[in-house]
Amino acid sequence: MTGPVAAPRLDLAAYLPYRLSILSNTVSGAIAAIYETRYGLSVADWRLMAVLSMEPDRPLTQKALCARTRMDKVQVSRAVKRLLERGHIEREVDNGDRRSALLRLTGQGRAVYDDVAPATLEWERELLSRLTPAEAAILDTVVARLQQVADEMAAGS
Amino acid sequence: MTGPVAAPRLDLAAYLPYRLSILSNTVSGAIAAIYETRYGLSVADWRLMAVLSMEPDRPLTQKALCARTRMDKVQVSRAVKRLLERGHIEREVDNGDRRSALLRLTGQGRAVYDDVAPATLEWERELLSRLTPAEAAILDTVVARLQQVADEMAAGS
DNA sequence: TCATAATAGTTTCATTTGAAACTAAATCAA
DNA sequence: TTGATTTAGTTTCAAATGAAACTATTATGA
Repeated sequence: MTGPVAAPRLDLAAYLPYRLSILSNTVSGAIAAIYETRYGLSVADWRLMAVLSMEPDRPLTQKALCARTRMDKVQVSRAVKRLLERGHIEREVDNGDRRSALLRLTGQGRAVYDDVAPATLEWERELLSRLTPAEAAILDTVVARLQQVADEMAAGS
Repeated sequence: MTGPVAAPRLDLAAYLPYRLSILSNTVSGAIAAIYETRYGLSVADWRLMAVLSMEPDRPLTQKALCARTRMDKVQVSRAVKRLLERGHIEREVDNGDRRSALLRLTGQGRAVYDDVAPATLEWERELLSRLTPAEAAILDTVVARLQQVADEMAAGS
């Protein structure tokens, strides 16, 4: 006779989803501290600025920012509002589609970005430099593969 | 003459902290969907239950739960309250230190855990099964090393 | 021993967040 | 056309969160 079966032990410290969450929070937190303390920017704010910095000559709509950052439109709307208030970005109605506006960094926003970005990139560089080159290379591959697989599984395949 | 220097480009899609964040959210979200839809449990709730399930004979204080889950005491206090209300855990004052109480899963909580845990573990197993064994092994090592390094750097070394 | 400090956990209050409803402009279909 | 639908972005409102203040108990030290 077989009764209900106890679930196998879930050892949180060995459980990948949990480990990824802790790791991501540790890393993001350390980096966020840089731009939060210097300029009072949130993670959302910073991500928009980073994306807008990439191609200064191609201003983006909020929709494009959603796609590039994987943030939802409410988060983006709020971050845009904050960045406009602080003069870090500027907006110009898109005459092709008057529901949208094209957003770009202002000179001031660019200056803030140029002040903060090196420290954040340096943090990443330092982190990776403490892995062996082989480890770093595989990390890159595996994170990409995991993301792909997780996306597939989340979509249900 | 040298003016201010533009920061190097930060390509968000290639930036490790950002990639880890997206990956962690994708994975956690997919798994959280399992216990959220079945039992209305939050991530915090689930983590406490998972830890309490590990050593059923050794009930834990909230402080111990904080340490094991890396959650802060307010999060833990609130999750404990919800789990008590729903009858998933029970509490008994610790006579060694009457500020604390010892917490354990109830039979009902154990049943919920046993119902949900296999699906979450299966999700992880399936995810890892889509990596090569070599990739999976290195992932394990590298996540551990990155966490260690990130902790060191966050502490400032 | 008695006052002070430290610890476990809770509550309060202001802020943040998310979902859903909403506005305005663009697209589609008859 | 013009009425219905979709899309871009905003606002609202309730729930979640975090920091700081608070309660109760234990530990410390003069």
